[in-house]
Amino acid sequence: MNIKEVATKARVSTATVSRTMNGNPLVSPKTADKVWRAIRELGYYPNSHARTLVSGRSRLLGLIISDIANPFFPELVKGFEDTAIQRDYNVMVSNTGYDSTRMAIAVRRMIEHQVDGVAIMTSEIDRHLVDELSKRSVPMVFLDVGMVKKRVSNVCVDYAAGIRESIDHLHELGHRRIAFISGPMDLKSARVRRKAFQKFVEAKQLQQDSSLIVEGNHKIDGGQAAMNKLLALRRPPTAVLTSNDLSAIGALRAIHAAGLQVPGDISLIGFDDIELSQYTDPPLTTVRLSRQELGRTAFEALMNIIDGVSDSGAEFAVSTHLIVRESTSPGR
Amino acid sequence: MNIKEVATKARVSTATVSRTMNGNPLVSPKTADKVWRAIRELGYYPNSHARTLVSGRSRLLGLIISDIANPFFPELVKGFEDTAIQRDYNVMVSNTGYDSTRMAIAVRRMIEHQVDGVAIMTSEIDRHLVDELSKRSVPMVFLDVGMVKKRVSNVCVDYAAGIRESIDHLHELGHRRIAFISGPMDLKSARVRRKAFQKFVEAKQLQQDSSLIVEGNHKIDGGQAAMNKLLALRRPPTAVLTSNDLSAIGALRAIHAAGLQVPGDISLIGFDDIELSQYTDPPLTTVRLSRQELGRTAFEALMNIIDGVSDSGAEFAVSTHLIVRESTSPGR
DNA sequence: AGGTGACATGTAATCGATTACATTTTGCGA
DNA sequence: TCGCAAAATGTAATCGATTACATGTCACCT
Repeated sequence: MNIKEVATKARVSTATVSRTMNGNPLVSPKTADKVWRAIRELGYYPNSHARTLVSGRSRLLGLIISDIANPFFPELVKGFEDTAIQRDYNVMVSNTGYDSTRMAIAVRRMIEHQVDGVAIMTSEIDRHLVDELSKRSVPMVFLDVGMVKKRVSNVCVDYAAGIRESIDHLHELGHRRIAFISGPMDLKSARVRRKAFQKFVEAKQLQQDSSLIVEGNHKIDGGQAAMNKLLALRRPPTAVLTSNDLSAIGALRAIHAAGLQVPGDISLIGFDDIELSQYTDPPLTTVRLSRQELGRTAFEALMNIIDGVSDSGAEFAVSTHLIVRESTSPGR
Repeated sequence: MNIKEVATKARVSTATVSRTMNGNPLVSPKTADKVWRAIRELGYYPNSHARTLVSGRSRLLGLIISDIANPFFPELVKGFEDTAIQRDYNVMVSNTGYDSTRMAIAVRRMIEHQVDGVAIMTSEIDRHLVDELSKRSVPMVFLDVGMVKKRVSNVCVDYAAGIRESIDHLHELGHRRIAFISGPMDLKSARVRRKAFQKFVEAKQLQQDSSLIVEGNHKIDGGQAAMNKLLALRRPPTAVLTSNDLSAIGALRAIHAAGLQVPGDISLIGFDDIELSQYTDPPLTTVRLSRQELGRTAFEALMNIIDGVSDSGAEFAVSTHLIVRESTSPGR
């Protein structure tokens, strides 16, 4: 079943069939009708590989993420994919599993499939692999790596906005001794969040104390360990901000394990607003980062390069804001 | 950058390059060496579309799911994809968003991309679309739809195993009046679960009462509404089984809202073991259904057809078992 | 030395679309 | 009615690999 059969059945040439399918206005309505009828009657679907081969455009985008089972990503994928489908693009998703070998495989596959662009939404990025894509001038978009150049854009999350809101919120509630459980320091976005925390704590003239900033790992166990350190302090904080929700959930466990209450004894604010955070006990006050919007924005960023709107690459921002639930209350 | 350039650089023909890349043993080691060197030096990656076009095999599998943001799916996708990558296959994931138009689009894209097989893991399936795939003899695998025929396999979850365990568990704890919050009755898997519940309740000679079976919708609100109905009964149950975890979480809310305790007043068992269920308050006793295994099995099922191991299609089972956490305890 | 078979390599057709260019048809004005 | 531009359609080259078939090379045996 190929274009030739359709052409034969419609009594036209393959060129006309192709033109009809692609909405070329040169085809007369009468002919177009014949062609569509033939297509329908034969149940013909064009072969995308043949199409790509000759046209050089695959209408396929790569989306590289760390781990689809990490609750951060599914929504991002959804935002990206939904938008892509609407614009008649396909998406090839690849998990790296935080493993650079898999990352290399993913990039190789993207190139082999002639993707029209790649969104690399992992935190770790491999300079070498990026070069491989650059060499072929594949449009790219990154998440939070401040590298904008020819055909490379960047979506960056305005972490600071949400963190400022959080601190304002806690400040209003009367908290003055606020701790921060950070993410792993080799992660740029984690560094940005910590820096924002420091900046606003300073701005509000709250108590600054280096022991109030503890490093976690953006996972539950790390949050738990970090919180235990904070609880062991001579003067523990009355409120804790965390670098992501998973850390906050770990902290929550540590607090409960210590026989204390949230928010009664300690107020707690997460970051990301993963689905889970509305079901914790108590429901977590957290900073929402719309992953769907992130996905959508990444897609648009790619499209801007692909459609030649801006060949130079640009910076896109996605904002964050505080969602107040029940893990915060006035301090004692 | 194509095979011809490599051939020129290595001073061999394109056929030899192709043979080398595909590990054809006819190529002498010396020549192979030259070719690999040229490939490396040029940074050559083969064009998968050209490859697919001539060979007819795309090494691409379709995976159609309802909604990647539904916590049931990410792990399934992961299991499927990880296995696929290992076997050098690519995966094209499509969300239908429970919408038949999107489902049609997904199928169309799969066909246009000449996928070597499709795993359709949605609950709703469209007879017509399946025919479209059948017509092209694309291998398929479904989830829980008992349809096995030529080139169509089926992965089915042994829901009954976990439900039997649940009822045994509750029975041992002394519960005799056990309710069931079902899923929507137009969903086959939901019907299967309910039927299993009825069967084992009967087997254990527990109290049977049609008002103890309430229909939910596999979402939180439905579970909540259903639980409220149960609480309004003259004699409410002492334990409740639910058709999925989301329903259980809804039920949990309803119980708390009524000022009752879990498991003190009512024991509760979920189904699926989504990540969330270990973080509820109390952590949910639930039936684990390994989504990763489901994904892996779906992949293997497809491979069996593709590799011609069994052209006729087969039935694959994935089992379930009870995970006891803290939402169950002896009845009063 | 010549013949034979095994091994190695090359030539060119092929997959199914798109599209530049060529050709035919149509409509309209003179 | 004829001429000519515009519109419609057709012909064939092309994309980049695979692979059937053709050809070439070499070692070894008689």
